Amino acid sequence: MYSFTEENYLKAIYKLQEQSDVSINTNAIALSIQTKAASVTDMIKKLSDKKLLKYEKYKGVELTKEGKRVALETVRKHRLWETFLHSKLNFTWDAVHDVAEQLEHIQSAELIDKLDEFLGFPTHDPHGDPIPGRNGEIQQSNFILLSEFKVGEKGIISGVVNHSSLFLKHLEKNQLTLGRKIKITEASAFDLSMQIVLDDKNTQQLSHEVARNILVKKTK
Amino acid sequence: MYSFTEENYLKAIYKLQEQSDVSINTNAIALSIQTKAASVTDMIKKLSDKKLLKYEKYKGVELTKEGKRVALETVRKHRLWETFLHSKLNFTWDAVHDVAEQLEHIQSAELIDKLDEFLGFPTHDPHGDPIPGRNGEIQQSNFILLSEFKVGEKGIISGVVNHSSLFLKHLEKNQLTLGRKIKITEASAFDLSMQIVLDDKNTQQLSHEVARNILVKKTK
DNA sequence: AATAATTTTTAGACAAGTCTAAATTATTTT
DNA sequence: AAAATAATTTAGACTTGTCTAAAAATTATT
Repeated sequence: MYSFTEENYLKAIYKLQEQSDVSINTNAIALSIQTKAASVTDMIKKLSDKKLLKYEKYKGVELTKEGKRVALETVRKHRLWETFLHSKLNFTWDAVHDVAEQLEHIQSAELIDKLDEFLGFPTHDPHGDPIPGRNGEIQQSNFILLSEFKVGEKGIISGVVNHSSLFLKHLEKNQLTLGRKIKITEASAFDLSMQIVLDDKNTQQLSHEVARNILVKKTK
Repeated sequence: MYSFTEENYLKAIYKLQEQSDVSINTNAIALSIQTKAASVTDMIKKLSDKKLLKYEKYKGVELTKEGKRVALETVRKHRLWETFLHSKLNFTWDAVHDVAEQLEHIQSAELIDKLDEFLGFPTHDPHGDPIPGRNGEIQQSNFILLSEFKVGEKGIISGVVNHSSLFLKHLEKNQLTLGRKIKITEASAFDLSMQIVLDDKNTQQLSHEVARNILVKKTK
């Protein structure tokens, strides 16, 4: 139906739109998919002809309903595949993205539905990002940045903000993985670092840089 | 490393070479991948430049060692994915091929090794075709055409010759699926049809056309 | 409001892969 | 062995997606 490349553009634009709310400009797209502005102009003309987005010269783009649908479907596929790679094939947290980036373009509605069922209809991928449903519904999660937590508060590690391999490897090395219980025992007013306890057992120190990239579901 | 298209050509040539033993000509390749002879000429020039096959104008082609390696790797991927689709996602026998045709081009050695392990290192795909190993070794199977069987002989359905969706659906409808026990109870000298018993329970009549497309492992 | 800086678009070229139609080469028939 | 037929290759064009360099439009600065 839609090409590999078209899907990538739509996904990239969707993600930019999600973050910034204003209409998305050419340079931002070029940056996010590592290509040149001239190439972006060419492609958004094509996507505009196909009614996947609204485009006015020099004014940026906005996805149409159909464009958004395709983007969400691609995100759904990506996150389902990431879940498969992590929970069934034992890929590490940081290794799933690159392979899923390829798998997300396989064309078969049946495949995705069956994969979803096989995985037990997961709601979140291995990074804690929500997996859109068949009709594009996204379950809003009430995760809070760890850096917002006060001393004494507790929760469960549920997602990350930074998705870079470097960060994910760092977390894994320090056992800061999804599902772990976490409690704040100290917080420094000086460098904003915090002392935490994992699963009521291990104490460790986290920099602010780490804490502000971890999402936690608050518990009593 | 190699493109989607290059892999498809190499796989097609490998399969033709497997069947016919002589050097493969342009038209045969064009027919097998549903393209035009002119396109084939262009591509085999390219593959020849890359040392994936030996090509002499008007004389046909032959895979090099590296070309064969790539072909076998692609076949391995295809058959592992078919196995996954059938045994884990419950795809029907005849539906696995088209999706596997896409999945076989995903680039990740780690993925294939982990998939292989996840599936329990299967030796045959859902059609009874052998799955090449990591180094391209193919386990030769001693399957015999059902049409060669004599009255009284027994075996286990282990593969098919015809891979068409139409044939596979026919088999499924008649419970002639992999693993079933089969015994020949009658054979007609007139139309070469046979009467068989499945799993010591159900009797049915098979046309010669069906029997000569089923592979059976003989048992005592 | 004019100039400078930035962003975006256009123009033209390139690579991969495909195609049709015409020209070559090989094979078969007589 | 010549003629007819079939197979293969070449030439040139097209599509998708990309790029660089230059031109045009927009935004920011003074």
